[in-house]
Amino acid sequence: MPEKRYQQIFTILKSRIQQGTYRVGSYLPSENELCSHYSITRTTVRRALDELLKEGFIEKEHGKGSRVKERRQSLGLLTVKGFSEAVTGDVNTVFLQMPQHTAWPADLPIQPGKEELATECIYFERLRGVGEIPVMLERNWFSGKALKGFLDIDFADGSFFKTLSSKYLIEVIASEQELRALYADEITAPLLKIREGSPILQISIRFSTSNRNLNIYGQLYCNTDTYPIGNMYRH
Amino acid sequence: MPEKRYQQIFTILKSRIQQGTYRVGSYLPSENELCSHYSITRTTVRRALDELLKEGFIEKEHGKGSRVKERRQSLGLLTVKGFSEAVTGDVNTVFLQMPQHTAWPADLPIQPGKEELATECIYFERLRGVGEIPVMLERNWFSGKALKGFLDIDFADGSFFKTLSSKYLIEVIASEQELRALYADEITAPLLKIREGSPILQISIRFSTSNRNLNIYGQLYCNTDTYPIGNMYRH
DNA sequence: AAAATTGGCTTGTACGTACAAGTTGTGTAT
DNA sequence: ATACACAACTTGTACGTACAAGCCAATTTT
Repeated sequence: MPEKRYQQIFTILKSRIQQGTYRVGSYLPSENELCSHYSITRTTVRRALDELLKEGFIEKEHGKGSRVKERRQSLGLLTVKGFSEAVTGDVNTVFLQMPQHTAWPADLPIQPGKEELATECIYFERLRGVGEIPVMLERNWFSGKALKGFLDIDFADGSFFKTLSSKYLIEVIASEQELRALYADEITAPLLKIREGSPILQISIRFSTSNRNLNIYGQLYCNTDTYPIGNMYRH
Repeated sequence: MPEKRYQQIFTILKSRIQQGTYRVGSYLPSENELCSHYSITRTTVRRALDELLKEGFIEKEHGKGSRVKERRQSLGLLTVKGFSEAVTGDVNTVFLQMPQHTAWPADLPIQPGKEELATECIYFERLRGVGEIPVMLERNWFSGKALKGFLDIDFADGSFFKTLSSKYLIEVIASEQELRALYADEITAPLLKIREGSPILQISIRFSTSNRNLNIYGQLYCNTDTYPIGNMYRH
């Protein structure tokens, strides 16, 4: 079964956006131009653009055109009021451990599948803060199988997900979280500069991606005293 | 400016679903039947069905038809692994305070607008549990303006949101949350049957609805020891 | 009796056309 | 110089047609 025409067009346009051929903020060729360029009807072009719209790659402006959007940082819980967007002032990120091989942890609330556990695990750890206040300790695990050469490359814009998109053409398509309120333990408390025993918010996440072999597992420990975790959801 | 044709059809079908004329699990009339019934083309019918699909009222089955879906309980954070779905076993809900008039609280993290504060406030409070374990204390505030006669009616299926939909044709269209980890205080601790000073998860929510005059403000206090709060997000 | 075919339904994709509606720059009239 | 009208673009809506693809039950063939 051959791929559908609108799917093909969607894929072509999507990868051009991901690779930066169509830059963020610029307009795509008009629907009629796309029609003649790919020898298809406007119905089909619009179907493809609809998909791009749904996935958040473009926004349409009546009478003007389709503009390439800054893709939402796909952080699930933190989608809209994300870490950096929610906070005014100087946001900073420190690597406590650079990406490196490790063993899969046994105590993740959302457990990886058997296929994943059979592959090599890559881990990194960051501390994110606002000014002098550390607000979030972040631990990440994922299978190195889908990301050849990951240890040797730099993070695009310092962002893990932007790197996935621009270097590997992989997008996050879903996420799943579990939230718990805990006492800060003797390891996390000093890192977050709070007293041991303070209440902290633990977020366990699994991100599913467009690559079937790649899920990202995260554990976040948040000090919500000054900066609560914000979230928004549009139905 | 007259309403668009596909919007009209969408609204008609939607209200028939909400009012139960088309029952959950049954199939809508076929696209061709809708065409001739409303004297429109299939393009327009499909556009209307697309909207219903997007809003989660139906699911389409290739070769069979469009089936009316059990509408997702629009609880934002709790969308998929919602309170009742996430938990097997006997879920129970106890009203600590039935809906009644009250003054707007001053300390909500997400503040109501001035127009709302000028109207009468309705409040109710519930404790939700699994078996013997209380897991969530829930407080809700909203303006009585949009919901005439609310104090006199029963909750459909015991659900606040189902009541909104079936009795007032109002749907939740967006939600916004703030999450904090706190110590349980002397009021919430005994209700949740935990020690004062235990870490609990506080969720402050605002639900926006299809009625511009109605937002629902909630404060949830969750004991996450046994049952963490689950959430899922599809991009 | 079981298996395969057929026909009639459904939704999915794609073609083509026409005009409405929004945006913007250009040129004309004031 | 300013205001207005218009033309030329854009996307949005709606028409109509054709066939592909999936589902299902009745019929035919094996």
